[in-house]
Amino acid sequence: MPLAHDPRENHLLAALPSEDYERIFANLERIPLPLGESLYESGIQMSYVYFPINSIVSLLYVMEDGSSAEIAVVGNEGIVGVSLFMGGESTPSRAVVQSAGHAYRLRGPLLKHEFYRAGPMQRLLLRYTQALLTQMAQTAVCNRHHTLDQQFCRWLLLSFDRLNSDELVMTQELIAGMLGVRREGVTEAAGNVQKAGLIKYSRGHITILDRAGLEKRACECYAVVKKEFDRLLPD
Amino acid sequence: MPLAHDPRENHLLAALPSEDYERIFANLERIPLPLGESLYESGIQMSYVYFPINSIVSLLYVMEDGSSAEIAVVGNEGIVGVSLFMGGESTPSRAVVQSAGHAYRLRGPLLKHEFYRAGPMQRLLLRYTQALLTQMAQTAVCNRHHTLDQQFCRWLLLSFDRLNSDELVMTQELIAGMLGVRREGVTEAAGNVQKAGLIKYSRGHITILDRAGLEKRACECYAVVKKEFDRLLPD
DNA sequence: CAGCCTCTGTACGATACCGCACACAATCCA
DNA sequence: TGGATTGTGTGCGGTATCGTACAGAGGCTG
Repeated sequence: MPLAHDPRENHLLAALPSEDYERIFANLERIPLPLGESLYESGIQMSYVYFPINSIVSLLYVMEDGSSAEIAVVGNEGIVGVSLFMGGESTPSRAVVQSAGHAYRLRGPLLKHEFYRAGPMQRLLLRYTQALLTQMAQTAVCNRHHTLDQQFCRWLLLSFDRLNSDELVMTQELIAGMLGVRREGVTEAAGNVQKAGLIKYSRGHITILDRAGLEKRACECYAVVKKEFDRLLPD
Repeated sequence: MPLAHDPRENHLLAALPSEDYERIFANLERIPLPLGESLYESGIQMSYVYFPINSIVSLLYVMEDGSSAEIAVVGNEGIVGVSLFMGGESTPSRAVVQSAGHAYRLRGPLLKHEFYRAGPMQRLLLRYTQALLTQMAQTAVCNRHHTLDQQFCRWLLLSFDRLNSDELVMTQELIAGMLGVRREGVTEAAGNVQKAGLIKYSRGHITILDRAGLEKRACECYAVVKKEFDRLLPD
């Protein structure tokens, strides 16, 4: 019975030299990530890191009053749980599955051991963390200066980049939680973008119709982040 | 002629075991950081990292249309130029001196060499980078959800924490650039906070009068960041 | 097929911030 | 001392988003 997925569908794992990959291979555990599942909670020590394959995970901060905002998004280009190897073991944010799928997970101590070999894995993880820094920084700037329409397009593009599909399953309510705005605001933005013929939206199913058009409608933030990921990460 | 400052006024350098500190001591170069000086530019390879002593450096992103926003702020608790050891060698942001003073700088290759010893320096720098991640994440959230009044208080507190003084030299124009808002908006926020008796503002000189009051008026973001810095970093 | 629940669309006043214009006040300097 | 420069305060219409309320539409289930 062949696996439906291979760990090397995650770009970080794929970039490891086979010697390093084989050392951890046996400890990679394939698990499903159902929509809405939380991979870690604010301030709680993490036990695993996750390498998404065909799923998307949102890092988001939930405020005292319940409102929330996405800080960054992780797909098969990255890893969830950087604070394990960065040394803090926890962060003040949550990691929530935004698009269901699968991931490979690895026990924290094993990853740290691998990290402290100071080999290719360490270099990869650090470069990825820098890309994550850029994404967070750009999120901050975008939240400050750009319209909801632009941010919606940026968000769509970031999500579709991390999926191998042209359809995304996601209600406007959930998107609103990610963007930190009202659900009605998303209705309006989505309506605008749909009228422009760039996407098709239907009860939680978003299909991308015109990628170039979306990129044009999004703010510069998307391009900046994408360029930086391409520069810093293999492939 | 004694030095006016000691490198160990920077908390990261102070936290190094003397064996490690002495290895780099001779290569630390004390330099003045005049107001407005840029320590690195977007996309340009960095040659140095900087350990501020009594100065404050803002990491900020400048957009295509010229508007800007602060991403994070670095004082004597940290280091400017994390992308040097993270592997990217550059970032899409700028580092600008927000409050004049001094710093010690170290050539990039020397820092990287030290980093790859995988000793205390590496651990410190990684933990600091995680703290920086938290600050950026919180900036993003804050930009999304909080009022200018709250953000202004948060910003003041972050700045005063990085100074050993109760007076900050900074025009409303400059603050507006950091917060990514209009100068008039800062006038109003500053006026409100001054009316409340928390600060005294006079032509570019801000004096803090009631720190507890400021903390109360600021959003939760300040406390979250401060707590995380205290948790992750020595002292 | 009827009924229910989820998801989406629309409307409307409130509000925070913007962009612009301009007056005034403090400081510097010829 | 008088004029220029820099920094601050204020007013006003415009706009994006909010909070709330509610109506319709698609899809599931009994």
